[in-house]
Amino acid sequence: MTSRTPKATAPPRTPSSPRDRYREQTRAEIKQTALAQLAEGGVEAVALTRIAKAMGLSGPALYRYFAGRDELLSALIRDAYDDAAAAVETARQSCAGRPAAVQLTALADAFRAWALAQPHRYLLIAGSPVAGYQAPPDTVDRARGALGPFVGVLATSPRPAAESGADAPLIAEMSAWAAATPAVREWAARYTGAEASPEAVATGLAGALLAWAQVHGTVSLEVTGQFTGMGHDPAALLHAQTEALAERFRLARE
Amino acid sequence: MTSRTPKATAPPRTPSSPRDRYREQTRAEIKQTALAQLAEGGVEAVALTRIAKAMGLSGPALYRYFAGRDELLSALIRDAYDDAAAAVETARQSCAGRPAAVQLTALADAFRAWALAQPHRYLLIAGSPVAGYQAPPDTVDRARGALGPFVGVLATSPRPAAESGADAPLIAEMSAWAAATPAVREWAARYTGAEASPEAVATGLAGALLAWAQVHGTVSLEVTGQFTGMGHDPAALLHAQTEALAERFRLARE
DNA sequence: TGTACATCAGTGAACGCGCGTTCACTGATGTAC
DNA sequence: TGTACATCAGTGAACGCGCGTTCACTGATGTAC
Repeated sequence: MTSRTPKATAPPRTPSSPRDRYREQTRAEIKQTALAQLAEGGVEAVALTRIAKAMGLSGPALYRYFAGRDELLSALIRDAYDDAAAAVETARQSCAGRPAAVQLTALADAFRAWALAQPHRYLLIAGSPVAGYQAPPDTVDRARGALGPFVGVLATSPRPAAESGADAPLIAEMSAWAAATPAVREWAARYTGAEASPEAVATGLAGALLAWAQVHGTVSLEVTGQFTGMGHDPAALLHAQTEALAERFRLARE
Repeated sequence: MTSRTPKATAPPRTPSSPRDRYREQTRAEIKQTALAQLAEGGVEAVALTRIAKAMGLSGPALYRYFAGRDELLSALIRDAYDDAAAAVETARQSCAGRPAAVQLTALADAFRAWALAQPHRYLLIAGSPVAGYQAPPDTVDRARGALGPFVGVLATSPRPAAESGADAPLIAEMSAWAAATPAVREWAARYTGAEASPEAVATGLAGALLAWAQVHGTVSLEVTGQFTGMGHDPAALLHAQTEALAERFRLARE
């Protein structure tokens, strides 16, 4: 590493300096152009050379802003995770105080709406892993971003849902996981409230996992077009899932 | 199109002729080599030039067997759909006569096992659509292949599950779809039996759709590694889904 | 059984393409004294 | 306020690479009479 190496990875020291502001602006424009290519032709269509051309720059100029193609993809993936999580979080705040069953449907609908509005970004984080791309460690945590609000909603179950039997093993696993991992307890507490009992938290985690799998499954089939030729409204399918889950976890309806 | 054009798309007229048998064998070897590359580096790693090299052939030789890269991909996708459907169908036959709830879990487990055994093939049909690739019309029907056995199992619900309310809209949609589309009725009848009532068929279709979304969601999250760092057994999550669905559709347990 | 012909598998050279990335550089912008 | 220097954005040429696909061809295998 000589001193000529561009400091693509180094964070700006003074974020408000005019040069750094310009820098951030260009970075954003690069990502935006990349997203346009992603929308058109998928991940493989995201090419530094073409991004540069679209922006009226020469190819090597982009190396001032990203160390390479992988770092650009990492940024896009990070953004997508955060954006999806923000969409769900916004929905949670808009329906705070309403019955839990209503909140569950609202969260699921918010996630679906986000995915349908930008299928390419959804597929970037939920579809096939990008070939030859190694996810940085911090994206592992980020992937759980959209899950938090679901934990909060499903932890409100008045009685432990475990008594039905089917969910007991899963709840037990979540209970052990939360007990063993302080970071998970903290994270869950942000959504359940600090006063929630360990049982409620474990129930919330298990329910969120079930909800996540159901919502992701439904939305993913819809986004990838696998419902083509089938006579149903995808929204009705999603609602059947959330309704049943609400019933199963005895979420408040009124 | 001159007469020199290779008849890559034309089916062999006499499948038992020695030349045609050799031809089929080479076609199979090409696909097998392509699958190895798919497993290593994803769809983008499937390249005619490299397949040829791996087989000890020159690149253009492959054009005797496939009209181009897209046709090869189509063949791989078709095979994957058929193979997945066969895995589920085999499971159905092995557990015929057992309680419906048991069958549902067996089908789900079979699908999961198939996907885990060959994640790349699963992602080929269930992950992000291949960029720039246009699916031939016949794959749309093939995509429903693994769904049939689920229809059969879930149509055995003794009472219409619609009474719970949550599933009523979906069942109504399936009912209308089956009523309007003879091909769907025929297809469903292969699994429900011809004597099944329209209500049972509609219930089976709705249940199968729910099961499909749940299984796909769970398996897809597992295959793409999104459960990394979470303290649960993916199989337990899948079983919680099928158990609850069996309860909801009142499937026989004994 | 032999001969003439048609079919087919496979080759090697060549096409144009776009890609990620490195390198040495120019000129503009900011900073320290 | 002016001057000397450091930092940074961006350029143009070049690298090697692998890709899909076309083309005119050679030689082996099958087929009709």
